[in-house]
Amino acid sequence: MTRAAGKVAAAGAGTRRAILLMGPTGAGKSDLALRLAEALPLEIISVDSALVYRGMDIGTAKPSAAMRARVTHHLMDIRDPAESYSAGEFTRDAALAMQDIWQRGRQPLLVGGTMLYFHALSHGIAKLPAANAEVRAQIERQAELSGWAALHRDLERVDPAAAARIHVNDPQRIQRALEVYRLTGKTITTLQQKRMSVFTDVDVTEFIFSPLERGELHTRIELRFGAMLRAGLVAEVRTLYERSDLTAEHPSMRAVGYRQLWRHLAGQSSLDEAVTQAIAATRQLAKRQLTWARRREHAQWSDSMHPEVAGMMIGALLKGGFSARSDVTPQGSLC
RNA sequence: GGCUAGGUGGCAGAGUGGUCAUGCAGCGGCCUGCAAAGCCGCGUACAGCGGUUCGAUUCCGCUCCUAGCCU
Repeated sequence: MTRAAGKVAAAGAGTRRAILLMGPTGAGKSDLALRLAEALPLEIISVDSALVYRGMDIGTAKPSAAMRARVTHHLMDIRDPAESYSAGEFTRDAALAMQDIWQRGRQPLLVGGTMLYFHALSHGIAKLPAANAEVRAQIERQAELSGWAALHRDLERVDPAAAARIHVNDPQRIQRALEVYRLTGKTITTLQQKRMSVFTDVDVTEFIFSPLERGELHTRIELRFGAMLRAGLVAEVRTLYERSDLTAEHPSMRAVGYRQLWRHLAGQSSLDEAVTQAIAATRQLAKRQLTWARRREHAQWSDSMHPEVAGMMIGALLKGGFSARSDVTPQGSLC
């Protein structure tokens, strides 16, 4: 359980605080984060499953080197695209980064659009075995032979609760539940009972940053993808495509934009089709992110189309107990 | 002007005298180690007007529109 923002009255020097800045892709979270971090003693922790990958810069709208030189960013470029990353690893890495930031007398600003990661941070995540390639391959082989419905029935036998909650057509989750059971001998339902939020005893302030009108978000998404193409996105994907160790199945290559362009490079679609599909996939991603966002009870929504949001947020944070940076004059940051 | 073929939901595209096409897009939702992933749900649409019929998107007539051909 996390508590609402700004409830802790005085700003004790030892108070551990965290700011969460979430929102759909394309809202402009990174730029806003930079402004906040330049006004307050913050360091940015990226909460984004795609920004972890090195060499995926344009399509992920990764903050530029110049931006990263101005404010410390954590959890970006920590994986090769051939590797995978997970909510569990993220939760652990983010907890370590926050610890480190607090120890240095600063506060973390967690920014991103991977809502499951935010969810895992706030609600905790159970200690489960990591993904196991062998077991997954074994399960996949079985699925090819007898079908996922049969595996769902297997799951029903060992873990009826999980089978009831996982849809028969959801291979990803059937596989995970079975994998955990085969690896530990315990059901995923049992193992998921225990979880603890990393925000225990942390004063959390959450913002959701998004255009309040869907049409505006769609327009931004389309314009931004056009800009990515002009910035050389196709060449970026081609570099990855030409690596002999990457395939369309790698989690990194299933990211929006990369997946569609990969298909085009593989000769499966024209560039025009790929672009149309990538933009649609981005809109769909944004929609899912907003579905998560609506469930965040303690979040304050801010209209990303409003020119003064940054100033208003900084004002709210100062009132909520944050101190201004002592090494920087905040003029320009406040309105 | 004449002939022919057509006009189906935002788009593509089947089909039937009296349940449902489907795909894409869109919208809503689910979500605990692949999450920028995976999954679930949602659409009286049948150009218009008459007629036949117990009943018409489907049959008939007229009108309008589109495409091709002809004079």
